[in-house]
Amino acid sequence: MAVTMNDVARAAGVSLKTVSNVLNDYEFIRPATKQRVQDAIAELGYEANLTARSLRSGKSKMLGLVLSDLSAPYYAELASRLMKAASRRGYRVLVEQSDAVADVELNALQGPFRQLTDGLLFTPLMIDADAIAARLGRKPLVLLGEHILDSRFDLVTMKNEEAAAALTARLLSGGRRRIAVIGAHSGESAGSAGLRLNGYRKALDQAGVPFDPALVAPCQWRRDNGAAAVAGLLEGGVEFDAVFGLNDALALGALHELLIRGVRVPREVAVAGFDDIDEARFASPSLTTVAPGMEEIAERSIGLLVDRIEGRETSGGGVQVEAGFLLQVRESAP
Amino acid sequence: MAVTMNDVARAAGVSLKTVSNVLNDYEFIRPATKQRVQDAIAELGYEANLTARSLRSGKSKMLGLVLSDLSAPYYAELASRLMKAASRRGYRVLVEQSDAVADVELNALQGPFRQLTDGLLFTPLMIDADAIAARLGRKPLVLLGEHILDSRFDLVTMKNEEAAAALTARLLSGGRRRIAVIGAHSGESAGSAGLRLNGYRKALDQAGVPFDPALVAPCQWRRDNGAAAVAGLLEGGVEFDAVFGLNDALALGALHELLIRGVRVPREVAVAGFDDIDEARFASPSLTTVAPGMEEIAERSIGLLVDRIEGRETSGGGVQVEAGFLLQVRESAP
DNA sequence: CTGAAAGCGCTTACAG
DNA sequence: CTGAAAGCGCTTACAG
Repeated sequence: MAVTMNDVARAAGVSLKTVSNVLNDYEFIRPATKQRVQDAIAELGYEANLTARSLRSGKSKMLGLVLSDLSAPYYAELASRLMKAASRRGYRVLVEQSDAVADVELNALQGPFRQLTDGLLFTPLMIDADAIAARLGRKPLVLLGEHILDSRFDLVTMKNEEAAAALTARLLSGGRRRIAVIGAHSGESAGSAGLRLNGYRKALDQAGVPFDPALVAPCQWRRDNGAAAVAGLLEGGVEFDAVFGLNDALALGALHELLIRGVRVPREVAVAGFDDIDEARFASPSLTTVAPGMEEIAERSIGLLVDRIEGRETSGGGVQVEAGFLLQVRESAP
Repeated sequence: MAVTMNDVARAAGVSLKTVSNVLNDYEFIRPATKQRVQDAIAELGYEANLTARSLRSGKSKMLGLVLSDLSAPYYAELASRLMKAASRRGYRVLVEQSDAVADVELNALQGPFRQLTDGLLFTPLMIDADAIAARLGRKPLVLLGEHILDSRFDLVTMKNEEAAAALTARLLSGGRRRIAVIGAHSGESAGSAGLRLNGYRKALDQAGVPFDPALVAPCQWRRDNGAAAVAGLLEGGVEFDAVFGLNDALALGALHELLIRGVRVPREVAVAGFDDIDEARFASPSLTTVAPGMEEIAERSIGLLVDRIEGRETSGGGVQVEAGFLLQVRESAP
């Protein structure tokens, strides 16, 4: 049905191998031969069968990306950039949504998803380092955005703790003393939530402000969780003069709930988030947040993964990359 | 290296074909044989090589999704739902971002991307029906979200025109007479922008309100475009008492710009959008918009595409599905 | 109900 | 610089 390499070889009067050589940019081909093959390819409209190539070569030119939910704005923006960075290097990205379910994360590490891809970009939420190590296999794996302190793994992350501390310090220096934190994850074995909470506590310590567990609201990381958390604090009679949402979606949900209830932001309560998603700039009031170097994260993680796959990065232990961050001070916490 | 079907066959003392039969749920296998094969599979930890299966069967169990930009919130939410709907049916989704570039759209229809997938979900932005028809091929194609009036294609869309008219009518009945429209696309050959603009004009006609081209701002569909469009109108001295963003991102950008400039919403200017992305609910003021039945669109489009692939849908012409819509009236345009 | 053989379309040693 | 052959791991007719 479709045109095959055999058809091209016949049309060009050469063998299969020669066609293959031309397709794979083998150096030593006589120019005239190469031209004949290229003409035949153009004339017949030949396109390489990628599945056959994969089967034989063992490389699919696809990368796997495991994250909890593509509709979360941070992941949507990150995935978009990762796909572009991969595309520049000749790779496609296949996305798997884990919904923060441990079994899905485990299966992504060793099941068909792994098999289809040459390497994995993985955001572990529910499983720990040992679970990952037990399923490493021989294909490259780069951990993303989380901070598993384990030199066995390649890791591209952000300065979760320092950035959260810097943001908290900023709130403190603005005179806030009772800073509610929403989005803590007590059940999470490896994640940004814990690190960001650490940063918050360190900044409090530094300023000599006592830590009050009543100000910590555990919840998931969506807008509605943020709104509900703030509602819970207000209805529980907890007093606070600032809210630190551990990501922007939470902070934006919190902001919404505060405004609905007539709480003035930032006059009565300041609000800050983490991620600097595009939405943060356009909120009203615009959201103070941490810009975690998303482009750098995308570029470095794809670069590292592809370098591993193609053998340019061969260090034995894990390569650890930490992207820089920037405080984006806006209206919600000036 | 990896365990193959041959290893399983040997371990179970049967032929390759028998293992294949078990894997593919062939009915007529002696229970004892089946059990022996399953035991061998479990013992050896065998996993089918999907690439080999694809090469031989011609099916990859992957669907292609072509859209302009995964970081746009509407597409992010839609893609997430599409992937879940596909997953329920045993398919994965491979995403291609076109960035609204015609060449990318054309290549997605016939290049390697098409080859890797069993069927395509396609949002044409820059190319027209004839360009698509010329590249149809034999694999199923379902057009998504756009309204190419051509009975050759399967199409899952929304009531763009009616919904835009209903929203405009609502603004008119609230006493608004100078409704700015932002996000018109004059260069787009097939798209929602034109239909939504039509709906707007029909509602104006219906109400006997004259159409003023000065109120129409052409721009792309991101938040920053919405903000810039409103800034342009205000600085151009165009008077208006409402803004209809042709999607939510635009409307939210416009809302932001209005508030920055001290324009009261909705008192002085009402704002409405289209899409009902999650963000719309949490904006301040919350955004009045059209909910275009996203879950229905995701479910029906994946269902139709998979039915075509698996031969359950065999109608010659295109199947046309139009999802229902709902007006979400919120604070920005009560 | 099960087996032996062919073949999907490539790449990869191996020769020459 | 190029060719002939083998084989990646499956599924698919074809027999029996």
